[in-house]
Amino acid sequence: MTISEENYIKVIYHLSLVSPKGVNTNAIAGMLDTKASSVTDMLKKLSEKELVSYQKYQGVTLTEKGFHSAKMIVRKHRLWEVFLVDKLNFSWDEVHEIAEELEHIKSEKLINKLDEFLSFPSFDPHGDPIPNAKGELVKIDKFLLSEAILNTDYVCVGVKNSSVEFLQYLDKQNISLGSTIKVISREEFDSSLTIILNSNTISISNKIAENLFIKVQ
Amino acid sequence: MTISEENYIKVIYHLSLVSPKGVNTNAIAGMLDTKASSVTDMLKKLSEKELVSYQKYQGVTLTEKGFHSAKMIVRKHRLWEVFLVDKLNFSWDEVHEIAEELEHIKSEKLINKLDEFLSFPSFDPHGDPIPNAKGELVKIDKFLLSEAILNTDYVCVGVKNSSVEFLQYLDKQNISLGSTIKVISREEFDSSLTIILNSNTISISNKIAENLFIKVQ
DNA sequence: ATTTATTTTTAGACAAAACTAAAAATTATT
DNA sequence: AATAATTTTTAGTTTTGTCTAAAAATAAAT
Repeated sequence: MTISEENYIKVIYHLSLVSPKGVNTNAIAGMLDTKASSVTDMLKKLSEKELVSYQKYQGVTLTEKGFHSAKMIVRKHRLWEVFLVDKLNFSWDEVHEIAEELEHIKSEKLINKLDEFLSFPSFDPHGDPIPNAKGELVKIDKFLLSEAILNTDYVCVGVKNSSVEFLQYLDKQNISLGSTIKVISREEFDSSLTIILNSNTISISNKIAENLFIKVQ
Repeated sequence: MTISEENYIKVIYHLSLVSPKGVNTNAIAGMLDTKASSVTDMLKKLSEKELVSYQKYQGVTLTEKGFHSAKMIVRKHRLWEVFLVDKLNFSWDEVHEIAEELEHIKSEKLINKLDEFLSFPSFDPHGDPIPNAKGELVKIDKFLLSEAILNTDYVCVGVKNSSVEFLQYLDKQNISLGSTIKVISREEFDSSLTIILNSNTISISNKIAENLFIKVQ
C-alpha cells in the first residue's frame, strides 16, 4: 500500500463511522483536500485491490480487508500520538500532524514493540480508542457535554474536534481528559452552560459543549 | 525535499566521505539500485535547488546547504536507531531498515525532543557518530582490527559493514561494541587472527577483521 | 595517437497520482 | 413527470521519478 492509498483507506474508515451505508466521493475529496475526479480514480484502484467495494455512483464501503487495514493505520497513528505526548512531552495539540507521517511507517514489529513500550494504552491523548494488535477497540459509553443532565457528575473523556485552536482553548480553561464536570445551569438563549470544572465554576459556549465527550463518573 | 531527493543527498554524502573530489553517477546508481540515467535527471534537479554542485561528466559534490541537509538526515537515521535498540529492544541487525523510513519524518522539533529523550547520544548502535542539532559530530581515532598491532589492548567501537549477516555473526561470536580485544597472532597464509576477546581466545578471518573498528584502550 | 571500452547524458516513454473540463448519472424541485 | 441542480465519472493533461535505447564524452589500451 502506498501512502496515498493508506490515506484514502483511513478517510473512508472515519467517514464510514458516520455514514455506514456508503461514503460519498465528494466527502472523501473534502477530507483529503483533493478533487472528486481524483477520488474516483483511486476508488477504482482500491476496488481492484479488494480494499473497498465500489460501484459507480453508489458510494463506497470498506471490505473486511480494507477495514482491518484502516484499523491498523489508526492504531499506528494513535500509538505514535501517545508516544509523542507521554515520552517526548509534546502537548496534545501538536501531535496529530506528526502522527500523520509516522502512521505510514511499515514495520508491524515496530508498532507492536511501541505498543508494549507504552504499556498497551487503550486511548490516545484525545481520548480516542486505540485498536489492539488484533484490531479490537474498547468502546466506552461517552456522549457530548451538550447532552449532559443538570447536576450530574461526569468526567471528561475525549474531544470530538482535535484542532489546535480547540485544544489550546481547553488548555487555557484547564479542561483536560480526566477533569470532573457538573453542569449547573443551561442558558435558554444560547445554550451556553455554567459548569463546575474540578471545583471551579466557569461558563462555556454550546459550541464548546458540542465538542467535548464525557461519561458518567 | 521529497523522500527520493533525501535518499540521493544521503547517498552522495556517504560516497563523498570516500571520494571527496566528486561522486560518480554510476556509484550513486549502484547505491540506490537505480539507473545512471535516473541519477543524471535527479542531479539536475538537486543542482537546480542548490543542494549539489554538478557539471556534466565531472561528478557531483554537496554544497554547504546539501551537506547540512545530509547530516540532518543521517542524524535522524541514527537517533531512530538508538531509540529502536535502547527503548524498544530491537537488536542491532534489525534497525537499519526501519530507520530508513523513519529518517524521512519531517519535524525538527520531533528529532530534537527524541535526542533529549535518548540523552543526546553521540554514537548509534553500530558505532557511527550522530551529528548534533548543529550538525557537528564526534570524531574518534578508530581503525580496522586488521591493522591492529599484536599484543596491544583495544576496544571494539564500531562496524564498517552493517549487514544483517555480519551483525548476526558478531552476536554469535559475542563480539559487541565495548568488547575488549587483543590480537595474539596473525596467520601468514590467510591473515586470520587469533584474538583474546573479553578474556576468551577465538580465531577470526581477515574478512571479519577488515570490518571491525577498534580504538586503543 | 588512434582505437576500444566505459561512463555519462540525452531523448523519448511510462506509471502513479494528481488536475481541468466536459459528459453522464443521480437527486431535488417545481 | 419534467426540469434544474448536484454529484460523480470519463477523457485528456501534468508532474515526479523512473525506465530503455541511442548518442556523446571521457578514460583506457594498444
